[in-house]
Amino acid sequence: MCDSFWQRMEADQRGDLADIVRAGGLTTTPSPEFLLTSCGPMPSFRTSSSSTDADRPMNNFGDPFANLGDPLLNKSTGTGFFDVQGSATAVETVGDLGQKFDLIGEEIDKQPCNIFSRVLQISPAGPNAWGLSPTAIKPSPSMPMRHGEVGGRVWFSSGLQTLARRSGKLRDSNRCRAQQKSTMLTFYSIHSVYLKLSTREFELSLRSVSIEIALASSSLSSKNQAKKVVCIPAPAAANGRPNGEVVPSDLWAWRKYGQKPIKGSPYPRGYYRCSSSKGCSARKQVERSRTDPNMLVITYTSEHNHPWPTQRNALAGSTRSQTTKSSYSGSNSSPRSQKQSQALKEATDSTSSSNINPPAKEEVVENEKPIDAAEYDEFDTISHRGYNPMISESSHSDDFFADLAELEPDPMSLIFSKELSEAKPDEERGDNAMDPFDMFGWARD
DNA sequence: CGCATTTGACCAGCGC
DNA sequence: GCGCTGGTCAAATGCG
Ligand SMILES: [Zn+2]
Repeated sequence: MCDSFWQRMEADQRGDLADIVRAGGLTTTPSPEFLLTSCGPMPSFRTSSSSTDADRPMNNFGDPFANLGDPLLNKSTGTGFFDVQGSATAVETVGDLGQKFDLIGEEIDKQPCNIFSRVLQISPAGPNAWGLSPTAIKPSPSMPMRHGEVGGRVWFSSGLQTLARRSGKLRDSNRCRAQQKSTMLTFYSIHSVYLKLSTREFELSLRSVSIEIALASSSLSSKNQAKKVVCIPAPAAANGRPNGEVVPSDLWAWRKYGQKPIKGSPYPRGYYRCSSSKGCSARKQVERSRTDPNMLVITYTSEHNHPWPTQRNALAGSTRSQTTKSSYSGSNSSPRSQKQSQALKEATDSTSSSNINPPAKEEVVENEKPIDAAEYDEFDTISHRGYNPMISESSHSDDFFADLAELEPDPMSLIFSKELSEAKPDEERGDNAMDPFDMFGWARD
């Protein structure tokens, strides 16, 4: 049952880490490994890919998970299939630092479409234009996690994964006070790589592929608790579908008990607890991906101590669309401006905005350079183009779930998948959308 | 009227 | 010890 799919976080000295499961997302995505090396404070940058041939079909190189092995075992092999046809056109530093940030990608299988190859192909508009020079991104034959490096192994298309290795601190520790315990989280989202280190974060978005990696400070999750992070496309988010549903249902009944703005993110985080059973300590946190507002990052904590509710009251956290009230409870922290509040609000409440684009205008991100609107627009455009709900990954889903099963059965994933299909009934949905329930011969209700 | 959401207040852990 | 931040509480509010 429930406890079966909880990943135990081990609180090693590195910190705690939740494993990640990508529940939504990519179609056939590549799964190269790459290493992120930080040479300084966390910059925020992203690579955008031009999407000229954007909507091109994914390659059907094989199953992305096929050779992945168990990510939890730090297996170093993985297939790296990138269907990315569009070439990256920009790598920008949106962070507040001009520090160098090396991204070393490794193309395991030497696939022609390796994302990094592509990145390398692109010619920068100018070193200045990009905080990251093309050379900063280079393929790496091996994937050494050297001292001072921050990063880990990532399987782009893997359904779930944890980071292989982590170093204890950043290379440039003097400037980078973020020598957190290297807690690292990785998420899979559609179009971005999102790195969060301590209080700083940076992101890298790739067309058609996205990952979120979060390096969290040890304080981020200091409990030796079971946690599971799921990244799913936010229903209706950028779709312009005002269905008011932001948090997809997952069969469990949740009751929202709090919401807080998250430092470093323009989007607030909603806190939910299981409402179907009094003694149940299951909880979940829902927040929008900063890089891709279309993605929701859901973190589950604790397990249910009861069977699934016969009828789901689902729609937790989304049944109601608020009218404007404003003013976030920033706790002791500085109160937010009305504007920000609104922005934040919209972040989670897709109801209030069909287009969440220029989100929050980053005023929220202290210490970080705001991302200009244009950038965001571009990003969004790209995102949408490359958007491909994982649901369409039917041919791979088997493996995907198989992988999940390897770790532990994870009904949640299925659920999300299902939601996905429900959430995007039309256009976005892949032709071969799969129904996890049917797939497993489960009854839908 | 019951229940879910909202939201400011609280609280705890951590870094400085 | 203070301030920041994440997480939770609970009174108020609103919806069905
Ligand atoms: Zn429960």
